[in-house]
Amino acid sequence: MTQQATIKDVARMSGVSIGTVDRVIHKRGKVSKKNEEAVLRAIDALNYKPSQIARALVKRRYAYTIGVCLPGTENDFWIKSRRGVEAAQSKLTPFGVELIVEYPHTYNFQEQIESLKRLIDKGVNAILLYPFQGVQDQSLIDEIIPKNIPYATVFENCPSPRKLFHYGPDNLSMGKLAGRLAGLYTKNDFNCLVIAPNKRFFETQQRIAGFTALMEENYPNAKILDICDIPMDDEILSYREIYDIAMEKINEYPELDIIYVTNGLTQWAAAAVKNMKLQNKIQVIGFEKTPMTLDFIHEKIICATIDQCPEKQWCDALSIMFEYLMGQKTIASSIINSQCSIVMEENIPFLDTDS
Amino acid sequence: MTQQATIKDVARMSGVSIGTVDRVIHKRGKVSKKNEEAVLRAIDALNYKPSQIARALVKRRYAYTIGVCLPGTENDFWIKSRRGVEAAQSKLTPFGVELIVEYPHTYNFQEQIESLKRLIDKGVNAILLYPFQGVQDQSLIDEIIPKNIPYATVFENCPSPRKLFHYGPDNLSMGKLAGRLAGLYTKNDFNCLVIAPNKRFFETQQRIAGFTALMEENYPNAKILDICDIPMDDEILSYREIYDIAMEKINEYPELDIIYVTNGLTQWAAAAVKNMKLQNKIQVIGFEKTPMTLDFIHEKIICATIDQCPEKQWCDALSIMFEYLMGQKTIASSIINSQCSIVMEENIPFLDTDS
DNA sequence: CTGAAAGCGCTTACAG
DNA sequence: CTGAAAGCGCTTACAG
Repeated sequence: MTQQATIKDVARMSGVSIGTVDRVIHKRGKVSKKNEEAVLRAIDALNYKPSQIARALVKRRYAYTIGVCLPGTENDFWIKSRRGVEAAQSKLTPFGVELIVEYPHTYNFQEQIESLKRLIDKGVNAILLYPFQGVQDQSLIDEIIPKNIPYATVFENCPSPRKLFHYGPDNLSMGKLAGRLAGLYTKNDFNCLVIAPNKRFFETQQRIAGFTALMEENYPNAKILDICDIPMDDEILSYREIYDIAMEKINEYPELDIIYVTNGLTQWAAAAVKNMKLQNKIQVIGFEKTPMTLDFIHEKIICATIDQCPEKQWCDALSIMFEYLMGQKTIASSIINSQCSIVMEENIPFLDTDS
Repeated sequence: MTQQATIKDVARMSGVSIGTVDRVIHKRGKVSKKNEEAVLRAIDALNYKPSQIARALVKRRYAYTIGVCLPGTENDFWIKSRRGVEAAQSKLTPFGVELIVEYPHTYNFQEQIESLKRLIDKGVNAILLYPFQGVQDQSLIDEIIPKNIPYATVFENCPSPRKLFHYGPDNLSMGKLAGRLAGLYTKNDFNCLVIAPNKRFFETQQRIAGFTALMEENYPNAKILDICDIPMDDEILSYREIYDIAMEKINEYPELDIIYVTNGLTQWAAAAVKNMKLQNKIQVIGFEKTPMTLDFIHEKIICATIDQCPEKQWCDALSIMFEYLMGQKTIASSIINSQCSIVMEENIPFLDTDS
């Protein structure tokens, strides 16, 4: 456990200058076979690891710019996501990274394309985006982003072969987990209503598929009464629609035990249950950890949710991209699954404080 | 989002040298009122934040040594803990931190005192320890560690007013969470056996108290059939004893539904259930995420555990101590609660990969 | 193919 | 009370 060897030690041991050592480390060529071998031997013997600290300090002279494109929508999920971007900002600023952020209107693909163009015009070195769906020609993204700019998708994947990686949750597993929690909290084989905003999205479909798969295997007598799509063209309207459809279906199905909402608008279905004073009869299960959601959990209307930790998600994705740019990281897999946590009443004290 | 101001910018703006700026930042005095104010104004105007990177690089010349004292016991929990220390090692080495680790024999307080003395003799700048219990005179720790060496306890607290902070789980809440999980997985009001290794420890008592509190509030008809203490003087023997006592009590209480084990040896009670072929009748709930535990979860003998994430715990505690030494962190609270995660079958894909 | 120098932002003796 | 210099470990032009 003694002090770490430095590039100077390596240079001294192999009898060359530190410039030459650096050339070997970064495989920049122009080094004689003999010297290269000597350097490699010394690195091995001294167990030399370049200091990331020093490297980062130097890099300030040649700073990177990363472009980020995510919705400017005013709801909890996107507010948290933007906080995550800000967290990454302050984490990476000391490393000389600059972030340029674009906020196109949610789900408007054309606006997103314009945003991407602006980022590229500003000369970003890499791009992170939440790709808007609902339009066929997402290959446009591949066309628009120049080949020398690495980019990654966050939270929602899209079919674009050129992307460096996708960072997001494993929606199928999340659906299964939701199914298990539904089974645990409804002591009997349950009658379930699924509210699926943006049902046409692959992501949403996975969350339904996982849920039903678990249900069929473990609760063969449980039933899905209905699966309701909610178009998400307008954020505010969609809150209202979830609330309304929950009301309507509660009346339609008196045997209803539990409502599964496949996204962060879970709280609006809970609001319907509360206003109909059915909190002892109908439970709600879904996603995210918003202040309203936590209230409903304490009131035992929402039994549990799965938090996708949007802050951590964006912050981590940016860190991965940064490390890639720094040449510290090779992206092993093109899909990186983000972590999720279960939120239940007794679990709340253990959860991240979103700091 | 432009480049961060540097100490040079501050110096230029306030018309002094960077040496003077540094004196103001670190409140080292010897600065004229006039200059001090000018510097403070400039810092504010430029929103100057010292670069931790640069600071870290300099610090290598005046490296810190942190002493760590934790059991060398060969079980999953302590193996993971030591991995956490190693992780902190590689994380902090680039910052010039050296770790000196001592592994006294578990629960032998005298050995721990000797270990601490050795660390102090080696001139460590700070100490992290898992304090062994079972002896009255833990105030010895306060006596032995010189006043100028900050120290912190990890995982288990001890009554020593001088310590800088304690980092560990909230055992009462963990007990409650275990109680809730027990209720969820046993569809009826359950009959429970508690196996409490080291019952005399405050930590263990809290885990029992939380469990019973939740039970009484939510499952008034549930019953605790027995609470069995297991002395932990010898690790290997204690595995055996948990296994044996589980066997014995299973025979004694045919109405038994679920066994709650208050520590990471949960898997040994599960082994008893399995060998008695009662996996469809008796469930087990407890702590930690070991390979064996995961197997038992997949076999549905253990329904869920609460992972205390020992690796993260030690790594984080060391990071906090380091930041304190670096003068970057003021310790706000003397007790810092570590995070825990629920481990259930459907949740496993989302958990940290212990990397 | 190779080395010496400059500089990233900061802290610490040292000289005045 | 104040400033100039050295140096932490590394990378990048630049000169040979």
